[in-house]
Amino acid sequence: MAQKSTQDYLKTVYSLSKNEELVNTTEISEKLGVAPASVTEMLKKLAHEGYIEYSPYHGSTLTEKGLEEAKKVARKHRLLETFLSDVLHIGKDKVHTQACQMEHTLSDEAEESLCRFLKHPDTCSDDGETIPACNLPFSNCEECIQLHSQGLEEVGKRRENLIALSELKEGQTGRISFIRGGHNVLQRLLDMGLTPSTKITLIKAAPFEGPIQVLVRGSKLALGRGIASKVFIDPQG
Amino acid sequence: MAQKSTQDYLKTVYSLSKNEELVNTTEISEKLGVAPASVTEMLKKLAHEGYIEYSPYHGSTLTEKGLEEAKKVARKHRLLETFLSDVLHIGKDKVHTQACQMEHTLSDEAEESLCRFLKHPDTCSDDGETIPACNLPFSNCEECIQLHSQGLEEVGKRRENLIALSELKEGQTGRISFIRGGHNVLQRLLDMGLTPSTKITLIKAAPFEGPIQVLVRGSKLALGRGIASKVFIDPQG
DNA sequence: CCTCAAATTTAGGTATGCCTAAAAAAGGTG
DNA sequence: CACCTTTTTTAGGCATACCTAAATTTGAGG
Repeated sequence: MAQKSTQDYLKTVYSLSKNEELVNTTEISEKLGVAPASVTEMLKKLAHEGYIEYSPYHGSTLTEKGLEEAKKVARKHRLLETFLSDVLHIGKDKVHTQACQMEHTLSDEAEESLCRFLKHPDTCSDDGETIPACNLPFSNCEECIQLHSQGLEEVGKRRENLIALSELKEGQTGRISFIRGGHNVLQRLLDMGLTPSTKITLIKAAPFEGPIQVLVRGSKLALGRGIASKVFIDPQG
Repeated sequence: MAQKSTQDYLKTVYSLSKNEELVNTTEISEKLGVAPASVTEMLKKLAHEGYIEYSPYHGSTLTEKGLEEAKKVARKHRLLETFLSDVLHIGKDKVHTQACQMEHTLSDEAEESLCRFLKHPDTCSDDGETIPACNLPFSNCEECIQLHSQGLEEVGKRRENLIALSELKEGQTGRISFIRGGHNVLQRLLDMGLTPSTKITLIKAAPFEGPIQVLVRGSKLALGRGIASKVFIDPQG
């Protein structure tokens, strides 16, 4: 697992690269409250370690490895925020800061236990952001609950950068590999033929949180954003 | 709030000084897995900052300030262990390590919320150790529950090193200032005249977890260890 | 009370991650 | 296309917390 400062930089680049392509040094410097010169130094180090692609004077992007780490941290952060907010009822102004402190020390095992304890939430209850999917090899949350109630010992992990269907780019293709939610969600998707390992292509996403159009087994299908954010795609697939 | 490494050293000195008087450098070095030379360096720094009393070549003890910080960390550690063990059901071998990581990032506010969520436990469910009392100005846990259910905003803090009655030294005197537990415990103690602000002196503590004898308002009284560990004394009082 | 081994401290060095000030590259404007 | 401002990088330092190797102190035994 990467170090605290590495995680902070990756998280920052991740959040800043949501829209544009390259993230510039000053933005990172401001968001982290650190001098630009210090950011340059860290960027070189992170590039050397394979977390980012760094083009001097032009900006940086996350590599696959960096993206994976960033999503991991974001997941821990949002699970913690949900816990601190819904369970401990911490002052709203303190939730984010507290989660930022603890996200670096929450182990993967504790992360998954927390996820089960919170009943597999899909959005952070503090800021409403989507919680990235876990990297356990389950194709839905029911499997996770069942296996754990039977007292499972050790589960392997997938090294995949799953992307929510709602976050896919137009024209991008992948395979469904994880569905979040209980029976209802699974049933609705099954009715449309959307089951794990199905190949799917995003045709068009309507703006302003509108529905999205996908191509599945040769036929077009329209899906609401709500349900699309519960379907996770492996773009490599 | 002190830094992570400072807290680690204080916690170590605290746990090693339970029996003897002075803690020597090598013991600390072994417990922390750090070279003796590094320990010496830190001890000098901690002494300079007023956390410990450091006598070169002879050993160290905690000052009042150091003891307070150490108890604070121990409290957070044990509350976290209780949470990780009872609520998240983390692997038993990972509970301690995980708590060691998180104890430094748990804010005081989150600590208190966690204590209420766990229903004011008095011992750590991982190793059975006593959880130090909080430093909120309540004389018992009922007050804490009531005030919080009314949505209190900000409570002051006491800067006291409360000591469990069961940990008092023979002959030591102090004033009762906090009682842990619900109605039952409070009632039993009230029947014996043990209420907050009562002056109390420890006469003798029987070995092997036996009962302890105390002096209250001129008369002798015998108390079991169980209940004695729920009565917290302010030795300054 | 002298010697010697163990414990401890001093000295000198390393890696991180931050800083300021100065140099260099980018990029818009006349 | 030269200039000037903004952005970014380089250079030189600082604090923390660690290390190894070489003194130094302590304290027990002869």
